[in-house]
Parts: sequence; C-alpha cells; structure tokens
Amino acid sequence: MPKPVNSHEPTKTRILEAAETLFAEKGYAAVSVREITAAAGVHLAAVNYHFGSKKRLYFAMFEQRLLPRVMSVRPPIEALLQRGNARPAEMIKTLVRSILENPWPDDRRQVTARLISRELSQPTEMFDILIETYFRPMVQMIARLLSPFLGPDMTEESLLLNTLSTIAQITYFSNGQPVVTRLTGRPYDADFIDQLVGHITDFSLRGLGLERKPC
Amino acid sequence: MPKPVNSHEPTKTRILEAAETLFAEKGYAAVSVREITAAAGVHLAAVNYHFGSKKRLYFAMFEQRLLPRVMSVRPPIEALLQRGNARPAEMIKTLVRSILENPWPDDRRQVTARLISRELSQPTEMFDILIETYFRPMVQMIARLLSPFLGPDMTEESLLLNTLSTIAQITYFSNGQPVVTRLTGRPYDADFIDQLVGHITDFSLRGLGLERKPC
DNA sequence: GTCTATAGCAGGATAGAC
DNA sequence: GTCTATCCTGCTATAGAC
Repeated sequence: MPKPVNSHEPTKTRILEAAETLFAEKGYAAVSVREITAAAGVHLAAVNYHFGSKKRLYFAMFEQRLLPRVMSVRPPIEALLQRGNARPAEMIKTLVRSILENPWPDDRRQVTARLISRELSQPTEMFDILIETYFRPMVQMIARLLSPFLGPDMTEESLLLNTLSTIAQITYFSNGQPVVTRLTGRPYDADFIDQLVGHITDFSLRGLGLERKPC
Repeated sequence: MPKPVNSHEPTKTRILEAAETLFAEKGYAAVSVREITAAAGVHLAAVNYHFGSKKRLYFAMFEQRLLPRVMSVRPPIEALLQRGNARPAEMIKTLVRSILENPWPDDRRQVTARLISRELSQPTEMFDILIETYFRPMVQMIARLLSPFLGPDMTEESLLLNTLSTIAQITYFSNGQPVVTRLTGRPYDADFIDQLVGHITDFSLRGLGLERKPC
C-alpha cells in the first residue's frame, strides 16, 4: 500500500481517496474495509461511522468523486459545439485528445478510467446514473457535433452507430492499455499518445466518410 | 442459481461448468466456493479434492474450457487467409461476424466474452497466456490478412494500429452490449447483429482506406 | 469524533467416516 | 470418490470507552 496518506485531510476524505484507488485496482468484492482503512491511515470503524457500510462507501465515492470528475470532461467539448464553426478534423482530434489524455489529475487518470469501465462492464446500482448523467449526454453531444457533416439522409440510428464506432476506438485504446502496450511494445508516454490521437482521428474521419482518399 | 445441473456429467466437469458461469458473471473475488458447489450440485469439499484450491480451479477452468474455446475461432479465419483470393470487404465481414456471432454454444457466448474481457482488463496470472496464445496470433493473422491491401509503404506499427481500430469496434459492440442496448434501445437479436456487422464492416473498410467515398 | 474490542458470520480449506 | 463436520481465518458491522 504505497499510497501516501495526505494526513492533513479529514478522515472522510482520506477514506474516499483510498477507496477510490483500491476499488479501481481490484474491484469492489476484492477489497476489504480493513484494506481501505489501513491505506487511509484511519481506524477500522471509521468507514461504518462515516458511511454506514462498505456498499454505501462505494456509492458515496462514486457520487462525490467519480461523477464530478467525469462530468468535467464535457464543458470543453461543449464549448467546441457552441462555437459551431469548427471543422470535423479539428473536432474529432479535440474529442479524442480530451479523453485519451484527459484533464484529470495524473494520479487519477487510470483510476477514473478503470472505475468507469468496471461499472459499464459489470453494472451495479450506479450503472443507470453513469449512463444517464454522463454517457448518454456525451454520446448525444458528439452525435450532434458530427451530424451536420454526415448528410441529412443519415438515420438517427446510423448516426449513433457511427458515433459509437469512434468512441469504441477511444475507449479501447484508453482502457486496453495493458494489451496495447503488450502488443506494440510502446508505453503510454506523450509520444505514443500523440501518435494514437493522430491514428484514431484519421481512422475515424475516414470511417465517418469525412476525408476522401485518392480515387 | 437457475443453472441446470447436467447431473450425468462427472463431478469435475460440473464444477468447471458452474465455475465458468459464475466467474464470468461476478468475477473471481465475488464468487465463493460454496456458491460454485451449490450451483454444480456437488458437495463443498469437491473443489479442494479435485483442484486443490479455489485459485487452481480458476486456472483449470481457464486452461481446460476457456482457452480451447477461444482457440476454435481461429481456424475458419485462417482458412480465409489460406485461400488468398478473398476481397477485403468479404474478409472483414467474415471476421466481424465470426466474433460478433461467434461459434461458441449459445449459453457460452456471453460467458466466454466476459471472461476474456475480465482477464484483459484485470490481469491475473493467465493474462500472459491469453495474450500469447490467443490475442497476439489473432491480431497478427488479421494484420497479415489486411496488409496486402493497405499498400507496401505502411509501417508495421501503423498496420497494427489499423488492425486494432477494427478489433476495437468488434470488442466494443460485443462486450459493451449492456451500454449499446441501453443507448440504442435495441436488443442483440439476429436483426440487430446483422446491422452491427454491416456497420462495423463499412466503417472499418472506410477507416482502413479500402472503400472509396464519392469524390 | 475517535478508536478498541468484539460480536457474529461467511470464507477457504481439511480430516476422516463411508 | 463422495460427503459431513469442523477448523480457523478474515470479513463486516457494532457497542461502548474515551
């Protein structure tokens, strides 16, 4: 448990921080309250005093730390939408970059991505909240961003699938880091992330039919 | 535990089957040996008698059931490669379909996909085996399939990233089923899977630069 | 609010009868 | 090989001293 303990934070915050890290690493079931309190440098009973139970600690962590952080990704992308004059290449590149090298603090990037991916692949009671407050608005916003360029004859569903194909790549290269590193031999440093952003942008632009190949 | 018990199978097999289902559903840590033996309809001590420990049961399940099954996806795709005269559109469609509606028995499709995705996103000691025996050969095979069409000036790394972008979509629409259903309102019936296969194929062909848009 | 002590139970594993 | 009974550890949760 090499996690620094921030001993000036209040007990409650220390618990939330430690819980977040551990839940992200191992998953809810594999983490014990003892482990969390030890990592947080607080006494065992503190979790039940402050949160009532282990499950409610998870929910509190989710609502108070995870959700606010993921919501913070949206404003910059919304700003892009408001401007209204961006070109598709620029839009997609910004989108990809804003998620791949996201604005969360360095020590929380991996943690945040893992918690989201965990919740999406193994829904708990938080699944609905995550979908409706974060994921669906995000997808709709991206779809609205793209839709003017994709032609008016495209169905809603087709627009959605195209949006999801773009998101699929971002998600895959973001969450699948262990696999990608293993296969390419490249660690996720600034260099490689740049390259990934470029690749995903190009592939998606072509996939969306927004960039013509020589014919 | 509505799982039927196949009471004519030997104890060992019954345990492996139940373990597979439960590990896929809940993850290793969240499943107890008691739960497994109850679902299998055998006595509690059977796990330790036949496998030595819960962890070794997981490994046995992985090697004896999961790996052989995922390996069975390869031959049909390899056959495509051997023929050598397939066109890219056909190849990619076959590839997408062979994974999206895979050849595993109906009651094992979801289970198999979940176990793989679990192992890739939360590596245990089996991660290396899965990567080296299944994933890397699979990716290399697909890359070899595509490479003749992508032009000789494409770097190895670029070829790999393009391949992964295609796989990313297949993986996303396959593993992200709860999310996709939630956002589209479509259950994964034959109809929708057809539509997904078509979409992923088209998007990927364009993404790879293999299908020209009107210009 | 903090922490100790412990209740109460579920977990994996095992010994030994059959 | 099968199954019962049980050990013991480690878990969540709580009671109650400070």
